[in-house]
Amino acid sequence: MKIDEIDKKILQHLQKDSKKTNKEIANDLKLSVTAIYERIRKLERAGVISGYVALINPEAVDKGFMVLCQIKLVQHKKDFLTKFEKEVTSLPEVIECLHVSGGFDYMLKVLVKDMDAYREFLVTKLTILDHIGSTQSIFTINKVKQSTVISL
Amino acid sequence: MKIDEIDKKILQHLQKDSKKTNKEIANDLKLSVTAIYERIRKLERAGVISGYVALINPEAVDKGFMVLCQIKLVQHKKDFLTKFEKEVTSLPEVIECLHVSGGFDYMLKVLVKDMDAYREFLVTKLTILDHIGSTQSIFTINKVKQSTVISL
DNA sequence: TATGAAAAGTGCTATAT
DNA sequence: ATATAGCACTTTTCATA
Repeated sequence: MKIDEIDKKILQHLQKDSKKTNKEIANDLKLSVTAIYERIRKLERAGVISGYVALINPEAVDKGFMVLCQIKLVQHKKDFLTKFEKEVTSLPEVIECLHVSGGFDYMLKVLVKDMDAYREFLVTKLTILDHIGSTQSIFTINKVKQSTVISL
Repeated sequence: MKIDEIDKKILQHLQKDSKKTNKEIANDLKLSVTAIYERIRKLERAGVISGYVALINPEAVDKGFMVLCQIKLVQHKKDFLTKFEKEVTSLPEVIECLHVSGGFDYMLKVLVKDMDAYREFLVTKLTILDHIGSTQSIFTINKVKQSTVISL
C-alpha cells in the first residue's frame, strides 16, 4: 500500500507507544479521531502493522544473558536447511534466527539466564540437532541499543 | 519483583498480543478483571513490562534489507567506546548495537531499503565515525525467525 | 490479594459532508 | 477522504471481603 506522511507519523507514534489513544494522535496531527482510526485500520489490514506486543525486561525474568551463535551446517541441500530451520525455530531460547551470507550459515540470538544455562542449552538442545557442523558463540557484554522502531 | 505463575501467563498473553483485553485474559485464567488489571499495573510499575509497541513489517516501509555489521575499533579506551556508542546509537538505521566478545567489538543490526542504500549508509554515516578500525558486513538472506517473545 | 459494581474514557459504527 | 454523534465495550476507581 501507499504510505503518506500522515501514515508515517501515525506509525512513529505507535512504534514508540501503542497505548497512545487515537485522540492523542489526532490532537498531535491536528486531525479528527476517525481519520486516525481509519488510517490505522488500513495499515493493519494491509499488514504494515503486523501486531501489537508488550515488551518485557529480560533481566526481570532471568533472561538477561544474550548470546549470538554462529552456525555452520555440514551440508547445504534444501531439505537439510529446512529441517534445521524448523527445529531451531521451535526452541524458545532462540528469539532470532537469520540465514546469512559469509563464513557461516545462520546467526542465532539466544536468551538465557546465565552462562550455565547457555552451556546447558548448547549441549542439550542445539548441538544435538542434525547436520550441524560447527558453532561459535559470541557473548553480549552490553546492549548498547535495542529498538523495535524502524525509522520512516 | 517476584513473578508467580499467574504473572507469567499474563506476560505470555501480552507478549503475543497486547491488544488482548483484561476480560479475555481474566476469562482464560479464571480470575476477575480487576485482579488481572492490578497485576498488570504492578508489572508495569516494576519495569517488568517495559512498554507497549506496534510492530511494523519492514518490507512494507522499504526497510527489508537487513545487514549485520561487525565493527572493530582502533582503540579500546573508555572514552573511545563511549563516543562511538553515542554516535552509533543516534543513527536511525541502526536498530541494534551490541558490545560483544570475540574477534570484534560491536555487532550492529542495520535496516535499509536495499544494497544501494546500505552502501550509502556505510560510506556516509558509519565509516566516517571516529575510531573505527574495520567493518565486516553480513547480509541477511532470510529471516527464519524473528520474535520479541521471551519464554518464561 | 481478590471481587463486583459504578464512573470515566475509548473504540467502533453509521450517517453525513 | 474526513467529521459528528451515539452505542458498546474497556479501563479505572472504589468499596468490600
